[in-house]
Amino acid sequence: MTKFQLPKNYDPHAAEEKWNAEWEANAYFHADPTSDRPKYTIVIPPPNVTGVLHLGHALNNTMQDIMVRYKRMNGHESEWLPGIDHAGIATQVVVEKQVIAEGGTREGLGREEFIKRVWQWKDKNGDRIIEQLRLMGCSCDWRRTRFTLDEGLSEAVKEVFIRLYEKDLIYQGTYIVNWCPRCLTTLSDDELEREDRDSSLWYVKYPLADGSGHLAVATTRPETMLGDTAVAVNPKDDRYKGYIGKSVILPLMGREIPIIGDEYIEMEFGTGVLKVTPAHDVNDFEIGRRHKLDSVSVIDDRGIINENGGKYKGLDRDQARKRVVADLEREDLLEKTEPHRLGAAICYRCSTVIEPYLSEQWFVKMSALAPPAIEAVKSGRIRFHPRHWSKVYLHWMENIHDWCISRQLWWGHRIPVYTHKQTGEMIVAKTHPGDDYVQDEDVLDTWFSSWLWPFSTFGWPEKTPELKSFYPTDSLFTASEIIFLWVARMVMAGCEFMNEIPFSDVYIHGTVRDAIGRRMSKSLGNGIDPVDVVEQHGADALRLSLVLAAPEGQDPLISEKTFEQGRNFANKLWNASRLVLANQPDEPAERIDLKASRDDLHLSDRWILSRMNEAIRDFSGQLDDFRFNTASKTLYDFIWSDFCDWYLELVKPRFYLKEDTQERRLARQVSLEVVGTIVRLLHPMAPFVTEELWSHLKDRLPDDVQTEHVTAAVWPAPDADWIDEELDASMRHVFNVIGAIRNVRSEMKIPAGKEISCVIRVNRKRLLRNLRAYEENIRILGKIGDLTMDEDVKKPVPSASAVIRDAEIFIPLEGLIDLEAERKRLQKDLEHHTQQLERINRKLDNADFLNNAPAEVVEKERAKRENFEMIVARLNANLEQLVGW
RNA sequence: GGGCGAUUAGCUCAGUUGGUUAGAGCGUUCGGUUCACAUCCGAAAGGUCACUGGUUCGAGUCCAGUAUUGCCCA
Repeated sequence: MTKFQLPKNYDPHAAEEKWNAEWEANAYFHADPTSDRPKYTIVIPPPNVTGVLHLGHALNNTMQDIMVRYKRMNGHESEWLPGIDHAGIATQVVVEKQVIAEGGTREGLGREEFIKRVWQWKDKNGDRIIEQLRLMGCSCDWRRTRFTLDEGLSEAVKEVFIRLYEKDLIYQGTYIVNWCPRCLTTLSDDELEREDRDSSLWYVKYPLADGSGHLAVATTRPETMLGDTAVAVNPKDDRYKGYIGKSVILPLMGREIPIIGDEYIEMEFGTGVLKVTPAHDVNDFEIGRRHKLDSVSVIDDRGIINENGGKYKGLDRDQARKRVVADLEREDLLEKTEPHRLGAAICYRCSTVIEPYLSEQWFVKMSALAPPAIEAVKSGRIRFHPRHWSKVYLHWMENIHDWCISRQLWWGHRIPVYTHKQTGEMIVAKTHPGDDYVQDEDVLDTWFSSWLWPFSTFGWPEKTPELKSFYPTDSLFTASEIIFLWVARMVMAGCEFMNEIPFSDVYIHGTVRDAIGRRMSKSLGNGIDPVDVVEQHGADALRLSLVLAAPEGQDPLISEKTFEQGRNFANKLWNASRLVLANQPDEPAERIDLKASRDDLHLSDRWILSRMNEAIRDFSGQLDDFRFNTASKTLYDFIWSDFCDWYLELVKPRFYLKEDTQERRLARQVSLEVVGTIVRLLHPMAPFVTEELWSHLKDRLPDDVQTEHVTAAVWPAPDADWIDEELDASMRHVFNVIGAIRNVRSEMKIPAGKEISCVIRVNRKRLLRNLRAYEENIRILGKIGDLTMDEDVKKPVPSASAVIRDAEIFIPLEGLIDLEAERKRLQKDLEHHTQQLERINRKLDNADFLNNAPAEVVEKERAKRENFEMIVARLNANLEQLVGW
């Protein structure tokens, strides 16, 4: 035993603080662009500056950190660039609320003053989420942290705007946009939330202009009828196709509007007749364009009916709806009202119902940017993981719409377009051209800066060493929600401005949900704060739990309980390491060359080295394939089952040997080296506990492995020489014998502490040899006093028995045996094996199987049959003997 | 309406080129306090792999359809 002992319990908090500080002091995470090592680069999906860390971030960043740490240990110059985005609307709303709480208004402060306030807010609160990432153990290059409104990134935004404008890929136009009448801005699609609401479907009669009756129109928004400029039917619809070309009188307004035919109309919905309001519905706008209809806006930017709404002017949308419906009813123009559920789009900031609003905005023409981005994925230069997401990406790309990039906000990159006050001449420039010009009031969509993130963060448009070295980046980790908003656009930007794809692998993880599958949200109050988890269980527990719980390609369901698995796993590692360290000599021992001493090694040593090298090989390969969940389970099983449950239990007796024999020295060294490898393998997933353990291990490890910190350690290379599948199979066989003994003990209700005798009849010489080699372990693990093992031994009577492949186990139970229980147990085992045997017989009796199946498969079945036949025969024999007692 | 997924033990999920006695974690039941860990150890129960048909010597795995369910787009 060594003089020092590890603390009884691992203290995550002390370790986390200590190691974060040491990593920082050593600048391990600051990548050197001039290094000649191969590069591995990730740019973080920048979280919102208003955000606080949630489990989605925790999952996302855990995966990135696993990959970055793995690559760093594996010889790569690894750059993980962190940062945040300015989140135009979200941030503006936060600060605006503050201003209002103080009794002021945004307008009262004025643009310049307000923006100052936002910067103050940002300086005070803006790095909160970055600090939280540190708490999680993320190995970001903190010195390169960027913000989308940094000077450099703003320069990039202007550069891009100008380039696109000059290529005629940016234009101004009047279209329907998502408009929040409370925030008074357009919203991008991701800033909308969907909410199912109970509403109605109103059936309104539109009288035909020739007085020959009416057409009934079903609508969910009767108030917009004030702006109708047509009604439309499907030309394939026999009920209505004769009406096309006629006209109706718009109720309440008295305007004559045409009946048009358009294939877009769903014949099954409502009456099959659609009212067309081009100024207040996207689809109607498209129909309007196709048929050259007028657009009549009747609702203004604040959601109030304007002068085009006649007597309804001044009412807000809801009041107008009530009045319109009441008036229709009074004029007997309302045929009926049906209850109807609809998915309303609401503003994610203030929950106001979005108004599709016709206004003049700036757009990016996407048709020219998409083709290279499509090709990049089709050709396989960019790969999605899991793969099927590439279909989603391509589908969107191939049906791409132009991108509305202007926002009626103050916080953001102001559009670099200047209009001459007198002449109206419009120029686009990086700097203000002078007093004769006024700058466009609007700012750009936040995504207009984040789509440049993979290169703007490294200094583009300057030709910096970082840009040269770290672009293109390697992998991108994100959730499926922003494949369109961000991933697709980054690919387009990379192709357009860098002439090179921004990354080669896109990993899409699921969305964290609660235990019953609901999204975690503030309003539901079902969220779990990762910072709480770190405080409760430690950062490693958070990370391990998430990666163990997150299935590949599906949404993880997470509850408080989930985090126990990671905590327990970290604890298991800690204690296994404690055991091994506690059994090292006081001074680091002279290292034995294990390969040269192969013959001195126990089978269990060779077995754990075999399993370890398989684990290294599998785990590394799984990380290379972005299979984090599988990888985490590979290590979990290797550490918990193979190493702790079996190897350490088998090796304990050698730890406790009094003499300093080769046997004991090898036990100490092999277990130590396995722990040294485990700690390195697990480090990317659990950086803190492994760093803590490493500090106790490192001086005892082989010279070529020693480093000050495991963060900078060398990734273990699998050594195929140790991998021995045959040995693995024989060890499993030994484990099966032990398992059978334990089973009998438990089933026969033999008290756990009671020592028993055991007789094992073994059919194969090799198994017998292995069992003899582990006689002592079998004794200990099976609590056996008197143990007899041989090829020809007599069954002691009376005894409980178990039959397994190539061996029969007898446990004499004079006076203790419960005959009925034993009979039932054997009977059950017999039934199971008989069934299997029948199945195999059916196969082997089938001539087609024998003729068509590969010889080795047939051979395997034959061997199985032999085995099962033997087991069945012996179970029968043992059952018969029971009768005699 | 279109697209993309999912459906395997009470729950959450593995099962990667078709041949394993279909696995794990959690939960449940039973038994365990000296010598790493009760955040633990040992044992057990629990599955006609959603359904129907097809391909095949052989299907949880491939194909078609049905049902249920989720997400995205319209």
